Amino acid sequence: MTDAQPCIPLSVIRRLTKYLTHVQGLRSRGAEWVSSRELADNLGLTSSTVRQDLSHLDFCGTSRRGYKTCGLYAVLSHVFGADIAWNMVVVGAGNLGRALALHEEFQRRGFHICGIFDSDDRKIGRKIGRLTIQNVRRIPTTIRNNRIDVGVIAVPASAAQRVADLMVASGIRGILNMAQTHIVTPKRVPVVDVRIVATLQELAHAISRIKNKAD
Amino acid sequence: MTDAQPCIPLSVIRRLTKYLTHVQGLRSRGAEWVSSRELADNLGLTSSTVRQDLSHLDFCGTSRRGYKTCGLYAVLSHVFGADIAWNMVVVGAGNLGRALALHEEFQRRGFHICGIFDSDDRKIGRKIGRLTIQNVRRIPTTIRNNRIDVGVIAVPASAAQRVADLMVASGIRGILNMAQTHIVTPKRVPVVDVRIVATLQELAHAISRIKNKAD
DNA sequence: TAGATTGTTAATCGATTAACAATC
DNA sequence: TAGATTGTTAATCGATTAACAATC
Repeated sequence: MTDAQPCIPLSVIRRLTKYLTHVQGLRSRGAEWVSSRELADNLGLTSSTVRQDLSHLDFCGTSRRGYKTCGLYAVLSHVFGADIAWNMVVVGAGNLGRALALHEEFQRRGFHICGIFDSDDRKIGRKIGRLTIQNVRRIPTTIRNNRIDVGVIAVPASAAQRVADLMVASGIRGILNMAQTHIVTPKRVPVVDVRIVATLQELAHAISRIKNKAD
Repeated sequence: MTDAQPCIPLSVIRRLTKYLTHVQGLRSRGAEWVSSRELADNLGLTSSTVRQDLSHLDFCGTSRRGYKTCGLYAVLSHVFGADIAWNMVVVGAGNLGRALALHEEFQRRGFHICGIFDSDDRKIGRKIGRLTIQNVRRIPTTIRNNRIDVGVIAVPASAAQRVADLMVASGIRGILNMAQTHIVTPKRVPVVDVRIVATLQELAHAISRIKNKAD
């Protein structure tokens, strides 16, 4: 089986995740059809953008009706591997690492956390939900033996690159970086960043601009 | 005092947060100067982009030397209100809400969490760090009396819009949305999203594409 | 001085929007 | 049928990159 769409632009991919979430909700509420206009209105986009985006998929809408929610859901799920089980490890058992390990949303979406690690001896051995915090030295064997796909970096910025290097050397396939720093990997290992503080700063900037207008 | 730069594009703003973090690190390591090339190499950009971005700031570099780290840090801090204290409340005392309330990085960057709320009676009254979980009914008075700037939404998607409406009605200035859904607000109240699951899905897609190449 | 790096202009590239024929 | 909505093309818009004169 080959994918009909060899390369979907990243800007489109990011919106496709929104469609996936929204269509999942529509389906659970029993909606059979959805139009590009409805999707656009609910997600703050234009209907033109939605149609343009969906045209990248191996899936067609119907004139005068829109898109079948079940078909759209299926094809979007496939694009994002939501029909696959992904194995993850979390490195860093601080507040963020703990929250991720306990967050049920991940399990529900097919992302399974198989291990959590820390370098602090006082934390090693403690339990977080059903998981036991392990020594970071055990990362390589865990990644290799359990066919781990994704490594989550939830350590301070100063340790992030070292952890990434270790993950890469151990055969990780992709990295989710929650540390406030840029990480370098070989091209074969994609990295995505979740930058919470940066997002807050972006918000602070936006708020300041509003204020300035009012002055 | 007026800002010389009336409007910096969002794409630039997002990179400016990266420069801010990196320059902060450089300064703490005692570096006095940084060039556009050095910034670019460390953050995965081109030097052209860096110079273009920094030209939006009320700050000039020096030929043959680059940019003074202390000046660059000062002007970037100002753009993102890092020199201001921001007051926040967190709504939702689940794993994510707890993690945010305990995360020290926020305090350090000037984002102070002044309250945490939940609608679950069993959680109300419990402590998270120095904060006590309060009933969501107390959100409006808290926002008003404590001059809260930012509301963090850490509730399930189904409750997110309702919480946002309440925050807006109570005079919040901006919203950080951690829920997996699109939120609508009046234009005067900016919203930024932290979409962790969507980011993971983006990563899953990227990994799948690599795999396909190898096949 | 010679040479490295900025700031800026112009060129390229990509993303979004508008428009409309095709269609059910 | 009439009319709503898709899929797609072309136009617009914005972002990135290349190039280079100015400069210290």
